[in-house]
Amino acid sequence: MSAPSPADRPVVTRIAPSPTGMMHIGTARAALYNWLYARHCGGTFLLRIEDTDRERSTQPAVQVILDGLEWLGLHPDAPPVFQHANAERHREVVQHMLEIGRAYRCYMTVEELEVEREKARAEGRAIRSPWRDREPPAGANQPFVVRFRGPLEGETIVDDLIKGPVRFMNKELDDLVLLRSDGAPTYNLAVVVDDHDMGITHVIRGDDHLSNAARQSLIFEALGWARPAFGHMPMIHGPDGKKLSKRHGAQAVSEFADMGYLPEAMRNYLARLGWGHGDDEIFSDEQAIAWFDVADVVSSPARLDWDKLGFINNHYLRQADDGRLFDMVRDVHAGRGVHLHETALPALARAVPLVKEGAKTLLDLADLTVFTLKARPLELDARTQGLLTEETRARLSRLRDSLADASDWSVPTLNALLRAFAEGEGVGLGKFGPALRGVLSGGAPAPDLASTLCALGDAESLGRIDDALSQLR
RNA sequence: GGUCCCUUCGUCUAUCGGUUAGGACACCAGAUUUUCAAUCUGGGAAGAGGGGUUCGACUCCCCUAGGGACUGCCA
Repeated sequence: MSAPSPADRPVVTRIAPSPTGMMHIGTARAALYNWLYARHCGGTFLLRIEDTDRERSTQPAVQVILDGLEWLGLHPDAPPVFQHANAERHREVVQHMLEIGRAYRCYMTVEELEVEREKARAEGRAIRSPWRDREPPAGANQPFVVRFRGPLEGETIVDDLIKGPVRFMNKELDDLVLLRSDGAPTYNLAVVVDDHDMGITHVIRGDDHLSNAARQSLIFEALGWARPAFGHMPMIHGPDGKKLSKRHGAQAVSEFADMGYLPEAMRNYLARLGWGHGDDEIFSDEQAIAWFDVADVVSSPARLDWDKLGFINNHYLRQADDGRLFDMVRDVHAGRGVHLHETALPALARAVPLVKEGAKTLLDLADLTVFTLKARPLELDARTQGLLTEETRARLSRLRDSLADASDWSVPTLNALLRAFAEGEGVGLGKFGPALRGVLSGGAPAPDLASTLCALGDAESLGRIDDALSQLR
């Protein structure tokens, strides 16, 4: 390895997702780690869309990735590179490899390949094409693929930043296809050429690519190009330790967004999942950037823990700007088909900061604020109806009068008023609190009484009490 | 089948040859209490198994077991 080391150049990282129609949470974590590392080193973070498989790559599928990164707040430092656009360059490189003898045309038919594959597997060796050492068929223009002429001896060591040195026997690595029979470049070739052309210094990706790193290393060497540094991070598993899939609740970035998780919470959680800085659990982007190093990434797979994600999300929900939260919760309600009365919106806005401590997601936040959006007269649930005895109704009526006289409609004042009222009645809050709660919320979840009253506002609160008292008369 | 990766409380992790193996989430108990939460206090909980190396191993080596990835004219 005489080529100059990429380690001497400014850091350039990238993520290279293929547009499949969804952005896997593992891709999101790879993006985060690449982003963190680039930022940490003062380097550049790039995005390359691996769309060499023309059948699967569609514009909407590309958009999903762009949207996912946008939502996560991980912005590439340059417009995305579309791999397919480099196809001509890829073919040129293959042509060059053909000329220097590091590639050859293989005329095996799919059937022959099938047979050879079976044989190789049975013998426990890598697949080889007979065309590796054979002259092309005379004057024929049969279809062919171009294969890499890999070394039969020696070993390839991938000095992985995360896994440490990993050695592969070259004879175990097969002669992979570089160019398909239709002339289209394949993934392993395109990756090498593009990573080289883009000046990528650090390839940080899922460890499902670890063995590809060996194959790609061979191509880098054949071309006389310096290899980037590799860091293969373990994959994210479901809570049961199996590969994360739909049945675990979610696997796409968009699903986490729909479930009401905040992007900053996802960043914190994903960073902590498989990487750590001492005992720090909650940290800002700035801290993560300052502390992050690929070499510190844990080498064993991690399981997604919904409870911890919820805990982290709750933390960021508490910190989030209430105006921003209001907008997002309003959208959740709208998405659920809840009618948003103009007049109820201020109540919703007031309720958000009062209940967000108890919410793990925006969906929870919506559940906890739906009481503000109910239209008068509220339909009372059975439990509340049962609580409204003669005695309690009389008491609520007296409470209503004293509420109407409240000096101001704030949580502290209302709290004091409620306590004073209870004392004046010679009973505990438990004697009428649940009933009042039911009357105000209609049985929906609501925060403590003073907060509920405050959120609803004086007119709405008194109105709901009046409704209930007259309704049951 | 072959090659490669992984293995500390239920979960995420700290430890980088010498610690009562620490923290967080979750869990349990108690406090609080106007629902659900939140909050406060306390508690239980771990080095997969077996061999080595060493004065001394969770830390280093080997074997076994279990989990995972790759083995495509997919990426």
